[in-house]
Amino acid sequence: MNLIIEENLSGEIPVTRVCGCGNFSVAKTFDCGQTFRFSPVDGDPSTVRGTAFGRTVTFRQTDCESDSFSIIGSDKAGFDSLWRSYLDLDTDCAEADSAILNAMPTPAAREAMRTAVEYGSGIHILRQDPWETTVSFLVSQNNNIPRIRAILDRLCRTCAARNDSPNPADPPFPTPDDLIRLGEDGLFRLKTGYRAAYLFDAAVKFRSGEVKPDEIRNCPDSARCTEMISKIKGVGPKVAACILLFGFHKTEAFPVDVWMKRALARRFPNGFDPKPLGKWQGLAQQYLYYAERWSKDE
DNA sequence: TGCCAGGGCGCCG
DNA sequence: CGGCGCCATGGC
Repeated sequence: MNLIIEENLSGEIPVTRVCGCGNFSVAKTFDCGQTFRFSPVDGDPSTVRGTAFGRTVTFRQTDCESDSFSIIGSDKAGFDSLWRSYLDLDTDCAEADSAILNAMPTPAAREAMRTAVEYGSGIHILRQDPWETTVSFLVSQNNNIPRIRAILDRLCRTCAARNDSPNPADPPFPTPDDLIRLGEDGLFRLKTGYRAAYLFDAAVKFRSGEVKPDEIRNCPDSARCTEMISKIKGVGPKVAACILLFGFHKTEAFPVDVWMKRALARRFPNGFDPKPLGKWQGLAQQYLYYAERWSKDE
């Protein structure tokens, strides 16, 4: 993607403006349930603030913007070294959308997919941290999004306070060692419920090397990737798919939760096989999920 | 009050 | 292998 980057360092906080980003949508990307650590500012879903990889920024897209947005709290170097990759700005939405539609086996299936593509286009699959993603989607199981956010926020704040973190208002995501120090009982007291044991097991296995993120990242076989991440207690097929998609950018993953079951049953009464979508399975899944959750019509 | 939420485990047939 | 109850919690 040929991006034009303008850096403004005149104010107290650095601002980087990104132009030529296709139809990347801040609102859709941060409201499609792939990350729980960014929140709208002043109730505006197109302006979100949060922390990733220990850096806190605000992504802002105004009403009259479609091909551009601003990053408040990052200079150009920060954009080059992190946010360009994090936001996956080098994937072309238009190319993805036509590939998804062309992969549909029948005209009826293509039409059923088209409205979801039109509704969700602009979503990017974020390149999140594998450990943070693992914790997030362990917490997500049999849970709803507001409560997932609340639990993760408590977890971050509690660990930051324990570590005497320099900026407790924007706490970083805790490490495996942080969770081990909390202990299973400490995790339970943060209202994680029966997932406390899962979170503790994940921390132990990331810490010990029984689960190796680099090995998963470098493994091209999605079945083997699923096998490796599923060593963690509480990681079943759905959570594994989310971790692979959002934490390792394995875009051939296709998570199916209760919303997706509804979406697939409604749009594809004759069944749906995601495999022909190849590397676009993950994005197509996000389109279907987002449309099912938020689209008022259809 | 019961049902639902980006499910998985253990057990049972 | 498939089905089913259970697992904490909070909003509705």
